[in-house]
Amino acid sequence: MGLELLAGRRVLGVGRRGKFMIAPLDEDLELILHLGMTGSFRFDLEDPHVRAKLSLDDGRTLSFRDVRRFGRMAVVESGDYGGIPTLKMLGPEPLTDDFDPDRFAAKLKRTSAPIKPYLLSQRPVAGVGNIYADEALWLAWINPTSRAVGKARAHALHAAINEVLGAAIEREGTTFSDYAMLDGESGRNADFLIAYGRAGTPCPRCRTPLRKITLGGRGTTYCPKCQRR
DNA sequence: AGCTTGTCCTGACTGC
DNA sequence: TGCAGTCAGGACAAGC
Repeated sequence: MGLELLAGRRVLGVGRRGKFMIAPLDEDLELILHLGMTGSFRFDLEDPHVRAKLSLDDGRTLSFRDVRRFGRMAVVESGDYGGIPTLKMLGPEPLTDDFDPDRFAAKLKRTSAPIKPYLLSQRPVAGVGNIYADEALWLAWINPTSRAVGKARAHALHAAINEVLGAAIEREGTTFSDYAMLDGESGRNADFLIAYGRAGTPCPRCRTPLRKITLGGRGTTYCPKCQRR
């Protein structure tokens, strides 16, 4: 399976699972796209960081801009995700009935990893990255290093994930530098973040300065008082 | 099997 | 001003 299979294919639609875009193609193929950290698509964009161009049959070009080159693109047979392990093991979609509080709690009970890296694995729920993991854990009063999240706290975290993602989507996402809407407009959620990127500022609940640690190789900000272990 | 760590890459920012 | 060091929204491969 290679990208050369893309030439001449008809794009039947564009869907999404977690942070993966999935475009069904004719010939029972799928185009899988991941933006990585800094990827974006824009029509007819000319830019030094444009890494790929998809020529469409209406004459337009869809440019893939990807500064850090962490983005990925692949053509696979429909549903054949063996070469894309995170997609293969991807958890249920948040903000849908598939994301069930009891099943979520059962998964958290089964793992021995700290809760935050486990969330970032995409296995308990799809689509939660570093920003929203910090925000949801703060909202649910859960320490990011906790390896024992019981049922009640799992249910609180389930609700917090839906709340944090739902609010961010309403504000069209969180922009620091690269992330943008198709028209280039920034998302407005960055101004509403409570934990992520706000180490040293007072916790809105208890006024304790938020603390930053490294956990699973990722920057992690939390309140040492109301997210106590 | 699943957790943990290091790596991919460029750019922006900090501190000397 | 210049340069080295650090950090950044993600996923994967290779350790154990």
